[in-house]
Amino acid sequence: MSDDNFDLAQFLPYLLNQAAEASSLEFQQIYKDRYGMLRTEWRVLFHLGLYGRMTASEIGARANMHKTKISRAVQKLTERRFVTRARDDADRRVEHLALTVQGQAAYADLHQVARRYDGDLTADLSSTERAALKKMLLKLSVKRPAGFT
Amino acid sequence: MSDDNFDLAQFLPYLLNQAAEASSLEFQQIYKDRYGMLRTEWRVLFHLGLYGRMTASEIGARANMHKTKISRAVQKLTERRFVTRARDDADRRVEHLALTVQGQAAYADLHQVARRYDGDLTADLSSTERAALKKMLLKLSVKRPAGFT
DNA sequence: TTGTAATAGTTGTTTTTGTAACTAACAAGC
DNA sequence: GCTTGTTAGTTACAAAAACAACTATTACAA
Repeated sequence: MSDDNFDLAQFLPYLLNQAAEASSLEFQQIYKDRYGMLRTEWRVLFHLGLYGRMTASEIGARANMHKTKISRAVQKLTERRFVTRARDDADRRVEHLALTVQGQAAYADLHQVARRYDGDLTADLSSTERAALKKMLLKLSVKRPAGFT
Repeated sequence: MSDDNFDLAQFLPYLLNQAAEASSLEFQQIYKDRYGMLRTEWRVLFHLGLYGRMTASEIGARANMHKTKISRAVQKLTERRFVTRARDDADRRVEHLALTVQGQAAYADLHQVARRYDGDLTADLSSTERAALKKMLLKLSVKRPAGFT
């Protein structure tokens, strides 16, 4: 039935999904086991850990996450005392989010895990390959193939 | 708050997820618009289109999809007359799945789209880069970083 | 001002997924 | 034959995601 050289394992979106899923699996297990976190929650935690105080919208813009996802993630994180919310005085619609001490500890822990994990994943790549891979992925994260119909 | 060279945009699982999501978006829109398909359904369709008659388990093994996902996808696809099921005579637990004429038409259509789409996505890569990228992704799709705790 | 639109974030409802329990068929040992 | 275990696939229920509608606040223009 296969008539030409096309293969699912050559189709970039499929490949990317497979690789993303496989490579996230164990790390996901870790933050779930240790802190009962969901993917969205882990992401918010890391954004705050890496970039400091941010608003929900800013996180959403950076992470390409819908605001409802973030809203619920923040809710969980505040319940668990990982994150604090503070209303902006000038514009009372916006909330500034920041990690608590507990949140920072969790972040520091997972941060370390992530570093090691990433190292493991790319262990058999040369540093040139590694850089090239990440550069290409970064490009693909932004790019939308123009005017496709 | 960021203390070293680690960045989310350098963390492979995150990067892969972002790239996978971004690169799937438009294609997803197409199979959804044209055939009302979900990701799982599209995958099953492609497996049958590419590799011919298969059982649900075989698809699951190849695509790394849980059997319930496949079961539901197959149900939808048979309702829409894209797929037929045939019990195996020797082992009546097993069902052989195959595309109907309609299913083949849909597959042929989406197959073409996928080819063009993939080409567009990788348009600004040299063929060497493209091959390297896909090779690395394929590796990552299989690999589980050994014994991580 | 005041009316309209825009923005930040939340809540409610529907889809989709994940997980576990289930049925049916086969296999292998006794 | 019967038990016990395994495999193929389905179904039921719980968790998570997607989507739309909502509140509250600000912006801005007539």
